[in-house]
Amino acid sequence: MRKGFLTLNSREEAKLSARRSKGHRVTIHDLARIAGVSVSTVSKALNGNGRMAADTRERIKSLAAEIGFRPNALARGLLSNRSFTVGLLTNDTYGRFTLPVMAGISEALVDHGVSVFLCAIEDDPELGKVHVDAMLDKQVDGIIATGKRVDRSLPVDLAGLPVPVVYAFTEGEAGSVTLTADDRHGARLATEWLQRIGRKRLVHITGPREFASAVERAEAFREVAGSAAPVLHGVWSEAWGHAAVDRLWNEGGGKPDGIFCGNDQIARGVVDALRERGAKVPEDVSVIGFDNWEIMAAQTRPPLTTVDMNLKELGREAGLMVLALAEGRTVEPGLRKLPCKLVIRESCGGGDRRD
Amino acid sequence: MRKGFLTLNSREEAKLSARRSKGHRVTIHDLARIAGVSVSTVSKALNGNGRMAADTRERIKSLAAEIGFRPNALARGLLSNRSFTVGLLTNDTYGRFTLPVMAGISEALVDHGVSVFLCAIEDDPELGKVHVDAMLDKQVDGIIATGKRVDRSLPVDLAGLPVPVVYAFTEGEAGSVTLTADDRHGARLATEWLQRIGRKRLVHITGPREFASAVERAEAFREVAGSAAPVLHGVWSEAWGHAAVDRLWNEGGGKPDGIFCGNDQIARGVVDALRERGAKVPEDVSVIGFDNWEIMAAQTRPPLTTVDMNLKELGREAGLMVLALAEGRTVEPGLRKLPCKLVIRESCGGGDRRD
DNA sequence: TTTTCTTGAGAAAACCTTTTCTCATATTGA
DNA sequence: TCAATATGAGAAAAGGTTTTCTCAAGAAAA
Repeated sequence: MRKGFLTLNSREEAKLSARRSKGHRVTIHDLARIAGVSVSTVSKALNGNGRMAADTRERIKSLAAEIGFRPNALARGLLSNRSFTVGLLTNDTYGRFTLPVMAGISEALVDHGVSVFLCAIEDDPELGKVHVDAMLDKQVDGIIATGKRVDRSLPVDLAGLPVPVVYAFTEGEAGSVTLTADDRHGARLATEWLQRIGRKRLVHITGPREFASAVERAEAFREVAGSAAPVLHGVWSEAWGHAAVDRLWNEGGGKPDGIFCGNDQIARGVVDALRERGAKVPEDVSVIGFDNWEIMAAQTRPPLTTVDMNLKELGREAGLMVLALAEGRTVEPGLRKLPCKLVIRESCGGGDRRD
Repeated sequence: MRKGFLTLNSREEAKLSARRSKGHRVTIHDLARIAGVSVSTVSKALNGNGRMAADTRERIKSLAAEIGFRPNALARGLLSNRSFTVGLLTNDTYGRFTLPVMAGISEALVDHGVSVFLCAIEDDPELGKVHVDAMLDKQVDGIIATGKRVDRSLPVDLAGLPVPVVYAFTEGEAGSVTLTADDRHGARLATEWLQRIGRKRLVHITGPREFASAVERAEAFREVAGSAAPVLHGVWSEAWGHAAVDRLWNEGGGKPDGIFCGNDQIARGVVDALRERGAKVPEDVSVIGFDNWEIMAAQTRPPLTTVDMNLKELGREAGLMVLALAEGRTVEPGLRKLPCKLVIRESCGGGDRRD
């Protein structure tokens, strides 16, 4: 007689809405009562465990859907030792680097039912500790550390934590799992492209020598362009790009016909300076940027051809890695460098040569 | 005999590290065993509840600190119906607007032991629902919705959720708690400043009419500058700023001596165009931007005087508001507009007139 | 008809913490 | 010395879910 009915009778409905309006969520007990079975049966029905009559299972499932039952993750986590949350620690709140990384992480993990705690710690070790403790209290399954510089670590010690840690775009301790963009690869891509479209006299204008990224890109540039190719170190700004062009054009000697810049801001300064001097981009000089910072690269006249570090992909990978570690799967430790890609716009010409 | 000892004996230490190495965290039961009291006593000691001998309390407290006991937030939340988490929903993953908002939220809430779930939903209603469900499963105490446009709502319905919702810098449903920057106030600040430093012929160059922000700022501009003052609507780009100046200078009539721009990118285009035409900034023309987007405003030559929307503060307020609602305190519903502030740099001159 | 096996479903424990209630002991007053 | 009170600490329940174990009933075999 009980079997087969699907809609709730009015008494049950009344009870349910009474509970709901008191701020209570629907629990597995409510569902069990309504279905006329025990909570264990409900649990097994919904999770596909245990032996049971197929129609019982189906009946419970559709009833659960009908009243919108969703298991309390806190209770579940308490039992399973898995909270289905991970923490994301960053000291780059305003930065354009970590944003795509974060987006990638969030995107990769939501498919696995994992939510991400965002912890903006600036450069404050105290704040870092507070956040880490708060996350550990909440039983995060793992932590991802990310920052604004590949060669600096966060102001907080994550070694020896009771949960796995993955470092993305920031320096991790020895033996840790770390992910960054392959700066050398990006620089090679850019330099080879300049050569491929016929540029001979290449120059690299980039940021300070103190940045590992700047150094690595410069080394890779010289490996491709030749060890005598000039590299100008400065700061990461538009103004420096401008000034560097002034310097190149004021000193004697042959002018470059291809300029690889350490970031899009420098490239923008370079393009502006070239225009002011009457050098046409890309007809006379090809310019390549780095970062593919849309709002900068796309608004420059002409729009910048630039190197994209695939940061979203990097985030996605990092997310999947903590997840793997959290589930007890092993992940090979060490530094993994993800390849970059070249985004062709108009500041180089040669777009038709792409293949 | 038991009383007064502080350091663990070796047997207890061994047991503890055995548990820890098996991936188990220290529980209140461990602590109780070590302290030689019951779990209830420990709980009461640490939470300052119940009656108990002062030295018992102290002994337990220092023991807890020594072994690093921290209560499991999942268990706590299960009991108290408070998870000390809130969800942050955003469709502006890359945007410069929501970043400071997020930072403000995180900063305000960490002090209250509350962690923030970051949910990047782009403009995907499906993804939005997945995230919201995941958060509700995790028993978030509240949700903050934020986006890239004040006059658009997120692609997900947050009405009727069993937790409080606060909207920050995005449109909420009727009767909701919503926080935005006061565009009119910002525009007034800028326009009045131009007048104050002696500019008479003011122009406003801004974004599309479809943006409520653009319209409100334009209205406020005209209230201050006079209803005949020209307003040029275009897009939010540097190129448009450039083009707008071309238009103004090519058509006959008096040239403006003060230009209020709808955002920093437009301002940058305006400044560049003026320089190209030989008009000096700020000597001949004063230019004001909007947004105080550091990387744009500070790198423009000369650095931009601009309106700051106090987005971090807005985030902080939003955070405190969900918290209040989560704790059952009432918050007056409706749209609250937070004041802006003027950031004086060099594109206006008159910096010394500040008071 | 009796025995064995299969199937379906429930009872109870476990996860960790907090809180209320209860109880034993020590202290005070008569 | 006895009763009444104050004090300190433990037992147990609760919160929501999952999992293991147990058990009853029906079906098949003898």
